[in-house]
Amino acid sequence: MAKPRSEEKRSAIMAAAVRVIAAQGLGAPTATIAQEAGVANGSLFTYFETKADLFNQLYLELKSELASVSLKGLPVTADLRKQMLHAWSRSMDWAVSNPGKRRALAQLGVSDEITPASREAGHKTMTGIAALLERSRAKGPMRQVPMGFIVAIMNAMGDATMDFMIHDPTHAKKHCKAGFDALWRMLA
Amino acid sequence: MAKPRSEEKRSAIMAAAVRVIAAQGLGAPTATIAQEAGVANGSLFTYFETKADLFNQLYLELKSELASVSLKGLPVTADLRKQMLHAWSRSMDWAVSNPGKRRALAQLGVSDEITPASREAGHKTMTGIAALLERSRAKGPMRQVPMGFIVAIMNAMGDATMDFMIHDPTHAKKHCKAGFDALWRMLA
DNA sequence: ATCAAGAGTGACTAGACAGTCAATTAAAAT
DNA sequence: ATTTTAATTGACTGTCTAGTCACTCTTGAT
Repeated sequence: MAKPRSEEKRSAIMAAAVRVIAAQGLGAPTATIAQEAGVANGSLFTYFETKADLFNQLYLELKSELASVSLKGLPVTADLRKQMLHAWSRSMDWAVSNPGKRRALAQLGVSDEITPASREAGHKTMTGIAALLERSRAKGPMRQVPMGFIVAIMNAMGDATMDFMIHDPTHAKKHCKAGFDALWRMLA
Repeated sequence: MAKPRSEEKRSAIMAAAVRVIAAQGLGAPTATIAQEAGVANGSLFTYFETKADLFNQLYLELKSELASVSLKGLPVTADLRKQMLHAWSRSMDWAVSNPGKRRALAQLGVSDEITPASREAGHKTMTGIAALLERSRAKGPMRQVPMGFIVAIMNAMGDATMDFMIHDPTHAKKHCKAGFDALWRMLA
């Protein structure tokens, strides 16, 4: 009964936000994001109530994209280590081929604009990987350590590995494997 | 030949900045920091040229405090693992007993206000620990991996461990040890 | 065709905030 | 004691930006 919102515009704003945040950080003006998306600055606020709202939605979208990409094509019949390696490599590939998204996600992850609810929701998108991780450590030396701690360490190692792969792309493959081997040595 | 600057005031501003940044993030107004330090807001700018200058100096001060604390009382005659464990534990203790400084340092570390020069200088304060790390990995499975990557991973694991210790202080000791054991398994 | 509802626009507003400056005060030098 | 130099102060300014609003334009329904 009225003009519907355009999914295209919404995602144009999201994509623009990724580019602008990657380049200028979270302090970037909403007007810049709107311009980059090719919409009037007022329009941004029909799709997102506030700047923080945009940030929270973007955080969730990137997080779940990363999570789903990691599990795509998982070799479910292979042994555990192969499955973990698959998920790990997929994450790293995503980071390397989407450096802007990776940068934006890293910034959003440490921002205090992101609500606890969003973090919680972001966590939920990772349950598939968490399950894999849980099985991996079940019989290893970290079997007594709280799962949250292990997730945090894996994320931290993933972050460090991504940074290094992006910073030194020539040996990206090597770094990816080195990061995974280190992780596996730690928990299995 | 004139009224000299007061070291007291300088450090009052630094300490105030730590508290305010921990509570409000890097977006906190300079006026709030000045007020918290008990000086006029104009005075902040006789001690620090710009807000970014304050941030950079604070980053360096915290980083070097952490580095020096880590090596204090290092048992230089003991075996390598004991030395690393000592440095690791010292870092973690510092983080737990100075949660504000830890929070502020974490925020500053990811800020784009921090110049490459400051990061470089911050790195230099860590050379003692880096040397320890270098010796630790020399004969282990990571002997081929670039040192920068190992430093990054250690920092990341340290960050994750600190977060977890602060978040769950009851079992802080246990988490500290679990973090170190994981690190050691990874590189030695 | 006409209408209702709401998307789209961009100039505008209200508030915030880093950094300045004229006046004042305090220390050091002679 | 006097002078000189710079610290100290807080009101002030210039700028920036999130969010609003009056108006126009589209769309779908009747």
